[in-house]
Amino acid sequence: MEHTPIACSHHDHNHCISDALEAARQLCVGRGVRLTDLRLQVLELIWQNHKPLGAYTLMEMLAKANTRRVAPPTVYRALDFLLEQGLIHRINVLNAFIGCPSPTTKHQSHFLICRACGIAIELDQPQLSQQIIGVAQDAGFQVESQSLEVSGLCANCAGNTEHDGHGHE
Amino acid sequence: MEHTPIACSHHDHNHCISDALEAARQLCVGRGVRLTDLRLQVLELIWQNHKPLGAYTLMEMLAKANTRRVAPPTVYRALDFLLEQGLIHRINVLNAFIGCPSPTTKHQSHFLICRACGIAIELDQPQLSQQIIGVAQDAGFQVESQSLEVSGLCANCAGNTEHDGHGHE
DNA sequence: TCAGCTATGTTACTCTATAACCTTTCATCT
DNA sequence: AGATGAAAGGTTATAGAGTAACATAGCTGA
Repeated sequence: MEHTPIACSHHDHNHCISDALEAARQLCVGRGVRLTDLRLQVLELIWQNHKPLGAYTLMEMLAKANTRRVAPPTVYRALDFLLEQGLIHRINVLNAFIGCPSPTTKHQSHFLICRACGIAIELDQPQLSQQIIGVAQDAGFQVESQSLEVSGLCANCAGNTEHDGHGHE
Repeated sequence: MEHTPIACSHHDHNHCISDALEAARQLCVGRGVRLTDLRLQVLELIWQNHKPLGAYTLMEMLAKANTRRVAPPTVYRALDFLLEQGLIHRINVLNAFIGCPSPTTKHQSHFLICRACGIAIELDQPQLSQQIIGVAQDAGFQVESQSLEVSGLCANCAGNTEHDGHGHE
């Protein structure tokens, strides 16, 4: 059964942003960690779209957004915090960062990455995580984290817009 | 059924090296591409052990090995060639490169990476590749390449040396 | 021998990330 | 309120990874 992901379809992205920021606020309050102005702003910028952003791109955006000129360590510290809290994921193949739509549920980093439009679609496939853990166990390997990065063409860019009638509008 | 991988067990690593180099020679002859001295030497250095090596580490090793002092582009071109031919894989999470034990069969890049001893174990799980392709297809995504990098502790480092009696000597 | 292609050498630079140290901010205790 | 200690952010410099652009060398085939 095919199902075009939200990131690939037309959608009210303001909802994505506000939901993510609200979830982040609640998560941080619940854990007793501080979602400072800077961290919130970085998270907001990352959520501007569904494309992973590099740290230096974020620095430029911060500079443009509010004459707040920050140096690399500042951005990286904010990113480290967001990574630790599971609010963003790192896309290794792109040296870039993307918002996590479900930061409260512990899960692995599994992504589909479109080489044409640049979007990254997070997968939610616990049974895939389990299968990977199983394969690792067969080798006596104790899994701590998984990074699956699948490159190719998303539904829109591959021209597969007819899949469920909502693909490309 | 558990099975400690070769890379984790004591083994005659000279065999790994000579097998890999011989396979590379044959593969290049068969394809009509040139396995030059430099490319061969880089491949040999990469095969010194089962740990991924960074490009700059390779540069140092080249300098030590034969007073052949090479600049970054030289190493990266050799690495690009070896990647194109499938003789090595890139480990994104480490910005490093590792030899491929089965360059003749087309396959995806699936690795277990030990954070303690640094070895990377290549998985050979076609059904896992297939499952990933299936998950992607459900999202209308057309897969071109996969990168699975599982971090954790290998059989030796986790202390699981009793798995099949050959784990740690 | 010449032309053309492939591989390598060289210089300079971009992009990504961190070390080390200093200052500010904030929460808490008295 | 004021002191205090920890956490966050600012600043400078540098390390690490990768590439652009151009020059040279070496093979290959007419």
